[in-house]
Amino acid sequence: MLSKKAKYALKALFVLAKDYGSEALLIGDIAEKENIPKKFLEAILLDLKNQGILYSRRGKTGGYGLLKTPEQITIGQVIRIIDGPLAWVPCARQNGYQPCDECEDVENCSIRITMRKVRDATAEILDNTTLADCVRMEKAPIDWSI
Amino acid sequence: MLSKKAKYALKALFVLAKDYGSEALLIGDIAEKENIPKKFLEAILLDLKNQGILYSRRGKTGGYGLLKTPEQITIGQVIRIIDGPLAWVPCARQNGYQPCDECEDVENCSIRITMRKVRDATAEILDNTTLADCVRMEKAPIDWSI
DNA sequence: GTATTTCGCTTTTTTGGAGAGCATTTAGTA
DNA sequence: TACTAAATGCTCTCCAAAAAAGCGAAATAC
Repeated sequence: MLSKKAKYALKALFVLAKDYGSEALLIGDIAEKENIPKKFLEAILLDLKNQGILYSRRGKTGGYGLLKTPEQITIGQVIRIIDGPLAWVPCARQNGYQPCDECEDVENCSIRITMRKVRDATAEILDNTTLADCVRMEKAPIDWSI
Repeated sequence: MLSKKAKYALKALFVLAKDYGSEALLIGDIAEKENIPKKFLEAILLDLKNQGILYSRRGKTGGYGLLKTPEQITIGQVIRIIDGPLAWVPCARQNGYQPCDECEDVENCSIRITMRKVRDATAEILDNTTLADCVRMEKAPIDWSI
Protein backbone atom coordinates (compact mmCIF):
# COMPACT_ATOMS: atom_id res chain seq x y z
CA MET A 1 0.00 0.00 0.00
CA LEU A 2 1.03 3.54 -0.76
CA SER A 3 1.44 5.35 2.56
CA LYS A 4 -0.31 8.63 3.24
CA LYS A 5 3.14 10.11 3.54
CA ALA A 6 3.97 9.20 -0.06
CA LYS A 7 0.63 10.44 -1.29
CA TYR A 8 1.19 13.75 0.51
CA ALA A 9 4.67 13.95 -0.99
CA LEU A 10 3.32 13.51 -4.52
CA LYS A 11 0.53 16.02 -4.00
CA ALA A 12 2.99 18.59 -2.68
CA LEU A 13 5.38 17.98 -5.57
CA PHE A 14 2.55 18.47 -8.04
CA VAL A 15 1.91 21.88 -6.52
CA LEU A 16 5.60 22.73 -6.73
CA ALA A 17 5.77 21.44 -10.31
CA LYS A 18 2.87 23.61 -11.40
CA ASP A 19 4.69 26.53 -9.83
CA TYR A 20 8.08 25.60 -11.28
CA GLY A 21 10.15 28.67 -12.17
CA SER A 22 8.51 30.96 -9.63
CA GLU A 23 9.74 31.70 -6.13
CA ALA A 24 9.90 29.15 -3.33
CA LEU A 25 6.56 28.15 -1.79
CA LEU A 26 5.81 28.08 1.92
CA ILE A 27 5.10 24.77 3.68
CA GLY A 28 2.03 26.33 5.22
CA ASP A 29 0.59 27.34 1.88
CA ILE A 30 1.11 23.90 0.32
CA ALA A 31 -0.28 22.21 3.40
CA GLU A 32 -3.39 24.34 3.38
CA LYS A 33 -3.98 23.92 -0.33
CA GLU A 34 -3.73 20.12 -0.24
CA ASN A 35 -5.18 19.54 3.22
CA ILE A 36 -1.98 18.07 4.62
CA PRO A 37 -1.04 18.39 8.33
CA LYS A 38 1.63 21.09 8.29
CA LYS A 39 4.08 19.46 10.65
CA PHE A 40 3.82 16.18 8.79
CA LEU A 41 4.48 17.89 5.48
CA GLU A 42 7.50 19.56 7.04
CA ALA A 43 9.16 16.18 7.62
CA ILE A 44 8.20 14.99 4.15
CA LEU A 45 9.67 17.96 2.33
CA LEU A 46 12.79 17.69 4.45
CA ASP A 47 13.23 14.10 3.29
CA LEU A 48 12.81 15.15 -0.31
CA LYS A 49 15.34 17.94 0.21
CA ASN A 50 17.89 15.59 1.77
CA GLN A 51 17.51 13.29 -1.23
CA GLY A 52 18.22 16.07 -3.71
CA ILE A 53 14.69 16.58 -5.04
CA LEU A 54 14.02 19.95 -3.42
CA TYR A 55 15.94 23.02 -2.27
CA SER A 56 14.91 25.09 0.70
CA ARG A 57 15.54 28.53 2.09
CA ARG A 58 15.11 29.39 5.70
CA GLY A 59 14.12 32.68 7.21
CA LYS A 60 11.79 35.38 6.20
CA THR A 61 11.92 34.79 2.43
CA GLY A 62 12.13 31.04 2.81
CA GLY A 63 10.24 28.16 1.31
CA TYR A 64 10.65 25.10 -0.88
CA GLY A 65 11.18 24.63 -4.60
CA LEU A 66 12.07 21.90 -7.10
CA LEU A 67 15.79 21.33 -7.58
CA LYS A 68 15.20 19.67 -10.96
CA THR A 69 12.66 20.22 -13.70
CA PRO A 70 9.29 18.43 -13.47
CA GLU A 71 10.42 16.31 -16.42
CA GLN A 72 13.40 15.02 -14.44
CA ILE A 73 11.54 13.85 -11.36
CA THR A 74 9.73 10.51 -11.56
CA ILE A 75 7.01 9.03 -9.39
CA GLY A 76 9.29 6.06 -8.85
CA GLN A 77 12.02 8.20 -7.31
CA VAL A 78 9.60 9.86 -4.92
CA ILE A 79 7.96 6.65 -3.76
CA ARG A 80 11.33 5.02 -3.18
CA ILE A 81 12.47 7.96 -1.03
CA ILE A 82 9.35 8.00 1.10
CA ASP A 83 8.20 4.37 1.20
CA GLY A 84 11.36 2.49 0.26
CA PRO A 85 11.93 -0.12 -2.46
CA LEU A 86 9.15 -0.98 -4.90
CA ALA A 87 9.53 -4.75 -4.54
CA TRP A 88 6.99 -6.65 -2.45
CA VAL A 89 9.74 -8.79 -0.94
CA PRO A 90 13.34 -7.82 -0.04
CA CYS A 91 14.70 -10.69 -2.14
CA ALA A 92 13.13 -9.26 -5.31
CA ARG A 93 14.75 -5.83 -5.05
CA GLN A 94 16.92 -4.39 -7.80
CA ASN A 95 18.98 -2.46 -5.27
CA GLY A 96 19.32 -3.47 -1.65
CA TYR A 97 18.67 -7.15 -2.21
CA GLN A 98 18.20 -9.14 0.96
CA PRO A 99 17.63 -12.89 1.11
CA CYS A 100 14.62 -14.25 2.97
CA ASP A 101 15.14 -15.63 6.45
CA GLU A 102 14.55 -19.26 5.72
CA CYS A 103 14.52 -19.71 1.96
CA GLU A 104 17.07 -22.42 1.44
CA ASP A 105 17.07 -22.27 -2.34
CA VAL A 106 16.87 -18.55 -3.08
CA GLU A 107 17.89 -19.03 -6.70
CA ASN A 108 14.88 -21.17 -7.57
CA CYS A 109 12.32 -19.66 -5.20
CA SER A 110 9.17 -19.20 -7.24
CA ILE A 111 7.88 -16.44 -4.98
CA ARG A 112 11.05 -14.45 -5.59
CA ILE A 113 10.91 -15.02 -9.35
CA THR A 114 7.27 -14.03 -9.59
CA MET A 115 7.65 -11.01 -7.34
CA ARG A 116 10.64 -9.92 -9.36
CA LYS A 117 8.44 -9.80 -12.44
CA VAL A 118 5.93 -7.68 -10.54
CA ARG A 119 8.68 -5.33 -9.36
CA ASP A 120 10.03 -4.92 -12.88
CA ALA A 121 6.60 -4.18 -14.33
CA THR A 122 5.95 -1.68 -11.55
CA ALA A 123 9.30 0.07 -11.96
CA GLU A 124 8.76 0.27 -15.71
CA ILE A 125 5.62 2.30 -15.11
CA LEU A 126 6.66 4.42 -12.14
CA ASP A 127 10.13 5.26 -13.44
CA ASN A 128 8.65 6.46 -16.71
CA THR A 129 6.03 8.72 -15.22
CA THR A 130 7.30 12.19 -14.32
CA LEU A 131 5.83 15.06 -12.37
CA ALA A 132 5.35 16.82 -15.70
CA ASP A 133 3.34 13.84 -16.97
CA CYS A 134 1.14 13.98 -13.90
CA VAL A 135 0.49 17.70 -14.15
CA ARG A 136 -0.38 17.23 -17.81
CA MET A 137 -2.65 14.31 -16.94
CA GLU A 138 -4.66 16.38 -14.51
CA LYS A 139 -5.00 19.29 -16.88
CA ALA A 140 -5.94 17.25 -19.94
CA PRO A 141 -7.03 13.85 -18.73
CA ILE A 142 -7.07 10.84 -21.00
CA ASP A 143 -10.40 10.11 -22.62
CA TRP A 144 -10.99 6.52 -21.56
CA SER A 145 -14.06 6.10 -23.75
CA ILE A 146 -11.95 5.96 -26.92
CA MET B 1 4.94 -5.39 0.97
CA LEU B 2 3.94 -9.00 0.96
CA SER B 3 3.05 -9.94 4.52
CA LYS B 4 4.66 -12.90 6.22
CA LYS B 5 1.19 -14.34 6.44
CA ALA B 6 0.86 -14.37 2.65
CA LYS B 7 4.32 -15.82 2.20
CA TYR B 8 3.49 -18.58 4.68
CA ALA B 9 0.23 -19.24 2.83
CA LEU B 10 2.03 -19.64 -0.48
CA LYS B 11 4.71 -21.90 0.99
CA ALA B 12 2.06 -24.09 2.57
CA LEU B 13 0.09 -24.27 -0.67
CA PHE B 14 3.22 -25.31 -2.57
CA VAL B 15 3.62 -28.21 -0.18
CA LEU B 16 -0.02 -29.18 -0.66
CA ALA B 17 0.28 -28.80 -4.44
CA LYS B 18 3.29 -31.11 -4.59
CA ASP B 19 1.26 -33.60 -2.60
CA TYR B 20 -1.92 -33.16 -4.64
CA GLY B 21 -3.88 -36.38 -5.03
CA SER B 22 -2.60 -37.94 -1.84
CA GLU B 23 -4.21 -37.84 1.57
CA ALA B 24 -4.73 -34.67 3.58
CA LEU B 25 -1.63 -33.23 5.27
CA LEU B 26 -1.37 -32.21 8.90
CA ILE B 27 -0.86 -28.58 9.88
CA GLY B 28 1.97 -29.66 12.14
CA ASP B 29 3.83 -31.41 9.34
CA ILE B 30 3.52 -28.47 6.97
CA ALA B 31 4.53 -26.03 9.68
CA GLU B 32 7.60 -28.04 10.58
CA LYS B 33 8.65 -28.53 6.98
CA GLU B 34 8.43 -24.85 6.10
CA ASN B 35 9.43 -23.40 9.47
CA ILE B 36 6.10 -21.71 10.06
CA PRO B 37 4.68 -21.12 13.56
CA LYS B 38 2.01 -23.80 13.83
CA LYS B 39 -0.67 -21.67 15.42
CA PHE B 40 -0.19 -18.94 12.86
CA LEU B 41 -0.45 -21.42 10.02
CA GLU B 42 -3.65 -22.71 11.56
CA ALA B 43 -5.29 -19.31 11.08
CA ILE B 44 -3.91 -19.02 7.57
CA LEU B 45 -5.18 -22.39 6.38
CA LEU B 46 -8.54 -21.64 7.97
CA ASP B 47 -8.79 -18.48 5.87
CA LEU B 48 -7.92 -20.42 2.74
CA LYS B 49 -10.51 -23.04 3.60
CA ASN B 50 -13.22 -20.44 4.17
CA GLN B 51 -12.44 -18.98 0.75
CA GLY B 52 -12.84 -22.30 -0.99
CA ILE B 53 -9.19 -23.04 -1.69
CA LEU B 54 -8.76 -25.89 0.77
CA TYR B 55 -10.82 -28.61 2.40
CA SER B 56 -10.19 -29.87 5.90
CA ARG B 57 -11.02 -32.94 7.89
CA ARG B 58 -11.19 -32.91 11.63
CA GLY B 59 -10.36 -35.73 13.96
CA LYS B 60 -7.84 -38.47 13.98
CA THR B 61 -7.41 -38.81 10.22
CA GLY B 62 -7.78 -35.11 9.66
CA GLY B 63 -5.71 -32.58 7.79
CA TYR B 64 -5.79 -30.15 4.89
CA GLY B 65 -5.83 -30.62 1.13
CA LEU B 66 -6.39 -28.63 -2.05
CA LEU B 67 -10.01 -28.29 -3.12
CA LYS B 68 -8.96 -27.50 -6.70
CA THR B 69 -6.10 -28.63 -8.89
CA PRO B 70 -2.77 -26.76 -8.68
CA GLU B 71 -3.50 -25.44 -12.18
CA GLN B 72 -6.70 -23.77 -10.99
CA ILE B 73 -5.23 -21.83 -8.07
CA THR B 74 -3.35 -18.62 -8.84
CA ILE B 75 -0.93 -16.60 -6.75
CA GLY B 76 -3.22 -13.61 -7.25
CA GLN B 77 -6.15 -15.39 -5.62
CA VAL B 78 -4.09 -16.36 -2.61
CA ILE B 79 -2.57 -12.92 -2.06
CA ARG B 80 -5.98 -11.27 -2.33
CA ILE B 81 -7.41 -13.63 0.29
CA ILE B 82 -4.59 -13.06 2.74
CA ASP B 83 -3.42 -9.50 2.10
CA GLY B 84 -6.40 -7.98 0.33
CA PRO B 85 -6.57 -6.11 -2.98
CA LEU B 86 -3.47 -5.82 -5.17
CA ALA B 87 -3.84 -2.07 -5.77
CA TRP B 88 -1.59 0.34 -3.89
CA VAL B 89 -4.47 2.73 -3.31
CA PRO B 90 -8.15 1.94 -2.69
CA CYS B 91 -9.20 4.19 -5.58
CA ALA B 92 -7.24 2.04 -8.07
CA ARG B 93 -8.93 -1.25 -7.22
CA GLN B 94 -10.74 -3.36 -9.79
CA ASN B 95 -13.15 -4.64 -7.16
CA GLY B 96 -13.95 -2.78 -3.98
CA TYR B 97 -13.18 0.68 -5.31
CA GLN B 98 -13.07 3.38 -2.66
CA PRO B 99 -12.49 7.08 -3.35
CA CYS B 100 -9.72 8.91 -1.51
CA ASP B 101 -10.66 11.09 1.44
CA GLU B 102 -9.95 14.46 -0.07
CA CYS B 103 -9.39 13.95 -3.80
CA GLU B 104 -11.82 16.43 -5.28
CA ASP B 105 -11.32 15.33 -8.89
CA VAL B 106 -11.09 11.55 -8.67
CA GLU B 107 -11.62 11.14 -12.40
CA ASN B 108 -8.48 13.05 -13.36
CA CYS B 109 -6.26 12.20 -10.38
CA SER B 110 -2.87 11.30 -11.81
CA ILE B 111 -1.96 9.21 -8.80
CA ARG B 112 -5.05 7.08 -9.32
CA ILE B 113 -4.40 6.73 -13.06
CA THR B 114 -0.78 5.75 -12.56
CA MET B 115 -1.51 3.36 -9.74
CA ARG B 116 -4.24 1.78 -11.79
CA LYS B 117 -1.65 0.93 -14.44
CA VAL B 118 0.54 -0.63 -11.77
CA ARG B 119 -2.35 -2.67 -10.44
CA ASP B 120 -3.25 -3.94 -13.90
CA ALA B 121 0.32 -4.95 -14.66
CA THR B 122 0.57 -6.69 -11.30
CA ALA B 123 -2.72 -8.53 -11.71
CA GLU B 124 -1.71 -9.64 -15.20
CA ILE B 125 1.31 -11.41 -13.71
CA LEU B 126 -0.14 -12.77 -10.49
CA ASP B 127 -3.43 -13.97 -11.98
CA ASN B 128 -1.55 -15.91 -14.64
CA THR B 129 0.82 -17.68 -12.31
CA THR B 130 -0.61 -20.85 -10.78
CA LEU B 131 0.55 -23.14 -8.01
CA ALA B 132 1.45 -25.64 -10.71
CA ASP B 133 3.64 -23.02 -12.40
CA CYS B 134 5.43 -22.37 -9.13
CA VAL B 135 6.04 -26.03 -8.40
CA ARG B 136 7.39 -26.46 -11.92
CA MET B 137 9.57 -23.36 -11.50
CA GLU B 138 11.20 -24.74 -8.39
CA LYS B 139 11.80 -28.13 -9.93
CA ALA B 140 13.15 -26.88 -13.25
CA PRO B 141 14.07 -23.23 -12.82
CA ILE B 142 14.33 -20.90 -15.77
CA ASP B 143 17.82 -20.47 -17.15
CA TRP B 144 18.25 -16.69 -17.00
CA SER B 145 21.51 -16.73 -18.91
CA ILE B 146 19.76 -17.47 -22.18
C1' DG C 1 -11.28 -41.93 24.85
C1' DT C 2 -7.94 -39.76 22.12
C1' DA C 3 -5.89 -37.26 18.52
C1' DT C 4 -6.81 -33.53 15.84
C1' DT C 5 -8.93 -29.43 14.09
C1' DT C 6 -11.44 -25.18 15.24
C1' DC C 7 -12.36 -21.05 17.56
C1' DG C 8 -12.27 -17.21 20.82
C1' DC C 9 -9.50 -14.32 23.50
C1' DT C 10 -5.26 -12.10 24.80
C1' DT C 11 -0.59 -10.41 24.34
C1' DT C 12 3.37 -8.52 22.13
C1' DT C 13 5.63 -6.09 18.56
C1' DT C 14 5.82 -3.09 14.72
C1' DT C 15 4.40 0.63 11.86
C1' DG C 16 1.99 4.74 10.26
C1' DG C 17 0.30 9.01 11.31
C1' DA C 18 0.34 13.10 13.83
C1' DG C 19 1.88 16.67 16.87
C1' DA C 20 4.84 19.53 20.48
C1' DG C 21 8.69 22.09 21.36
C1' DC C 22 12.90 24.18 20.68
C1' DA C 23 16.92 25.32 17.64
C1' DT C 24 18.60 27.59 13.59
C1' DT C 25 18.60 30.68 9.73
C1' DT C 26 17.28 34.89 7.25
C1' DA C 27 15.59 39.55 6.37
C1' DG C 28 14.06 43.73 7.90
C1' DT C 29 14.27 47.51 11.18
C1' DA C 30 15.31 50.60 14.91
C1' DT D 1 24.85 46.47 15.87
C1' DA D 2 21.07 44.40 18.16
C1' DC D 3 16.52 42.89 18.07
C1' DT D 4 12.47 40.68 16.16
C1' DA D 5 9.45 38.28 13.08
C1' DA D 6 9.09 34.51 10.06
C1' DA D 7 10.50 30.62 8.07
C1' DT D 8 12.78 25.80 8.01
C1' DG D 9 15.54 21.98 10.82
C1' DC D 10 15.49 18.62 14.13
C1' DT D 11 14.33 15.56 18.03
C1' DC D 12 11.26 13.48 20.89
C1' DT D 13 6.80 11.64 22.19
C1' DC D 14 2.33 9.81 21.71
C1' DC D 15 -1.63 7.32 19.78
C1' DA D 16 -4.05 3.97 16.97
C1' DA D 17 -4.11 0.22 14.09
C1' DA D 18 -2.28 -3.82 12.16
C1' DA D 19 0.74 -7.82 12.17
C1' DA D 20 2.40 -11.73 14.50
C1' DA D 21 2.11 -14.99 17.88
C1' DG D 22 0.38 -17.58 21.89
C1' DC D 23 -3.05 -19.88 25.26
C1' DG D 24 -6.65 -22.65 26.26
C1' DA D 25 -11.21 -24.45 25.66
C1' DA D 26 -14.61 -26.57 22.46
C1' DA D 27 -15.91 -29.55 18.70
C1' DT D 28 -15.28 -33.56 15.82
C1' DA D 29 -14.09 -38.03 13.84
C1' DC D 30 -12.22 -42.36 14.53
